Amino acid sequence: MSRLFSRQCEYALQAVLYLAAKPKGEMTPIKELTQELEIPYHFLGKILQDLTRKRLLVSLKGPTGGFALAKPAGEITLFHIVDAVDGTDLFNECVLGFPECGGDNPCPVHERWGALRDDIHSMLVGKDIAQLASEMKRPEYRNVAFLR
Amino acid sequence: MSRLFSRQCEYALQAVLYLAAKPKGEMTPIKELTQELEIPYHFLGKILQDLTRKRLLVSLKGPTGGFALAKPAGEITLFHIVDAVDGTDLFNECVLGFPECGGDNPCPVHERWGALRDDIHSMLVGKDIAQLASEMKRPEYRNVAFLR
DNA sequence: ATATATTCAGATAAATTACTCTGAAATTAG
DNA sequence: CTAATTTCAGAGTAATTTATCTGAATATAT
Repeated sequence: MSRLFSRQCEYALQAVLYLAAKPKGEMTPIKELTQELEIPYHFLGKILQDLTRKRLLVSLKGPTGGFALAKPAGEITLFHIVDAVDGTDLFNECVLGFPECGGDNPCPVHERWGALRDDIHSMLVGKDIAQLASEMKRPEYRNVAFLR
Repeated sequence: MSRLFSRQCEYALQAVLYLAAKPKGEMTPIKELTQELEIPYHFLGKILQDLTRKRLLVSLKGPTGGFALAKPAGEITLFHIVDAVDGTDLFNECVLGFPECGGDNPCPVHERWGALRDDIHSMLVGKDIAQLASEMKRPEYRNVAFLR
């Protein structure tokens, strides 16, 4: 099955967007995230722990504990998350899997994919997650599950 | 790990392009394909059997046997192969994995990804594999493994 | 006919990804 | 201080994807 990002990465992106929509500094427990986003509890736990180890999130134990962004949402892009979880193979490897594909030895879609790959990259870095989250708060986005 | 196509799909695309570069009607055995493309023998066997069952290829047993395209290369696109192997989830599902994402309930990159997804589709249907294969035969592509 | 070369079918194994369980450690509220 | 709530760590399970093995069936050439 084709998918751009691993499931783990999708969950990470969703969770980080959720955190970005929260008032700055507020801690959000896993339980809230998994309920609103319908992500398996312990699986999300592992993912957030990983992001914390990589300094993208901060965590606090105990009641009132939870997770929060380690930096202002204005300084984080989706690409930071993708990079941390899935890595950047998508942006380096031949889309058809030809090991020898490269600038002087292109596969038949090398040029075309190069442009597209750059566009995907732009999509991931073009707006920070503060912008993305605030767009989700505008009226036409109000139906999104976790903003209800 | 992020990737556009499954490994199986990449192998299928490579093999079909290889067959498209061959004189029309000629049968190519698995052995030749796996040697030139460096794909595991039995794995490729399964993949080609599958494509044969789906009528994209024809096969013949015995010496002089092998596989060939079931239709003229001018009538086959990369998308036919992707569709057969990986399906079209990539073109239907939310790229961030939000189950509720849709036209009236968009995720923050819904529009952007929609355009990109269409571009990827265009890349896969824009040229048939006869064109793609013939481009690979031009001088600047001569280093590609299976054209040596 | 026989030997050879190939695909085909089904089982199996290995690797990766997705997900769960359990209990310890830390923090807070009362 | 104690109970409750949370993250953290490590092991374990399940599912999917990738890859291998074995032998039967089929076609060809001699």
